[in-house]
Amino acid sequence: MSLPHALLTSLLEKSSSGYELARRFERSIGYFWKATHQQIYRELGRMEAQGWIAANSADEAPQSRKKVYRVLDAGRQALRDWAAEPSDPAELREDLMIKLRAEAVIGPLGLEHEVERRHALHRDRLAEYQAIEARDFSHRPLTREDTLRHLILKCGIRLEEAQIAWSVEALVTLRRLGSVTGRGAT
Amino acid sequence: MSLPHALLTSLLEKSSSGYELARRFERSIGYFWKATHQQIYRELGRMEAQGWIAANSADEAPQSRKKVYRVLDAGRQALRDWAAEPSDPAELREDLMIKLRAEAVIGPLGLEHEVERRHALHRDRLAEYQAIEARDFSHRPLTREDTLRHLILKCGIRLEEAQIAWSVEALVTLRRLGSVTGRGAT
DNA sequence: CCAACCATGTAAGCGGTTACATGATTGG
DNA sequence: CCAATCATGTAACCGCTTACATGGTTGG
Repeated sequence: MSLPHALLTSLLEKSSSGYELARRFERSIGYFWKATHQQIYRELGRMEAQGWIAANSADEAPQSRKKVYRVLDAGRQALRDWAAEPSDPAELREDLMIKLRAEAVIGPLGLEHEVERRHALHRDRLAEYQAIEARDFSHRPLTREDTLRHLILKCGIRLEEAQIAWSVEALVTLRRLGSVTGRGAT
Repeated sequence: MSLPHALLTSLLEKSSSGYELARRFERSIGYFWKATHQQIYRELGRMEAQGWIAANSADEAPQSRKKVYRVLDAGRQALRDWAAEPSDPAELREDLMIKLRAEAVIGPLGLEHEVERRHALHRDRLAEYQAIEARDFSHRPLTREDTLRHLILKCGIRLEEAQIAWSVEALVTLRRLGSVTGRGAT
């Protein structure tokens, strides 16, 4: 579980309210880590209780309920400690792989449409990533920070490319099998 | 949630006890869907209550507690229905991406070792997949079933290859940044 | 003034993880 | 006989998802 550390990182980039974090987790960070506002508020509460972050509610802007959190030294250190311990790669749980396996046992199930959908989806996502790349990382020289952020994006790009290539192959295979089953040795 | 459907598929391939399913989910199916024996037993209980599967405990082999489940027509149909509805690709939640982002903000964190670890891990996994490929899918012609199973494996292979290529790139980048930070303009 | 958005929260339920517990079977 | 493995379960906890609820702020 590393949502708190994702939040710490995001807060270090910019002190924010829970609401702002929630919106940011639908965009940039959300590309590789999703979180709803409920998760975020709860986690912010815990982190505040733990002394990792602090809010400036009545402090400097008492006119609204908005609570802007900032990272304390303890939070900074917690993030450092967490980064130092090894973590395993994310496990994939792909529904589609189960469906393909089911197709092998009780097919045909008409999975072509599903694979087409995913092909389009990954193609769109790749285009989105490439647009970000052109917009944010095409100038030289890149700062240290931008180089690292670019690295993250490139991981996403490589994975989308792999998914697209596989989708194409899967589609060809499914169509070949489908046409064989459809007519065949009657 | 598709654990029940993964179990249905596995049971269609071969009627089994919960224990046998648990072991299979550590191997072949486990490559893209993990499940512990507790999850499996609970889910089997629910599916039996729902009339998707049935056990032959006192039926033909009353000598042991072993319950071998088989899929009923209702279960077969439930699997078919589930396969027909669209499902989104798995969301990735990569700790390492957060760590890289943290590295950008409060680095250096010494992530080289972490990336090296993952490089080795993905390389090993790829080798494992390729061994399976050579053992099970190198003969021609492949049956319809084997063609589909091969397709699943090839998805895993492509993703591992992408991860390996990215790891190499990330390692080069991190070392370059590290050496610059280490000496630099002192 | 009203709609849209900002902003924060509670509550219920489910899936997944870990720990604990029990007993039967099998092979050395 | 004893250890390893087979085989099935209960219990507690935690994170995530969804639904519901509340009230402030801002702009047309």
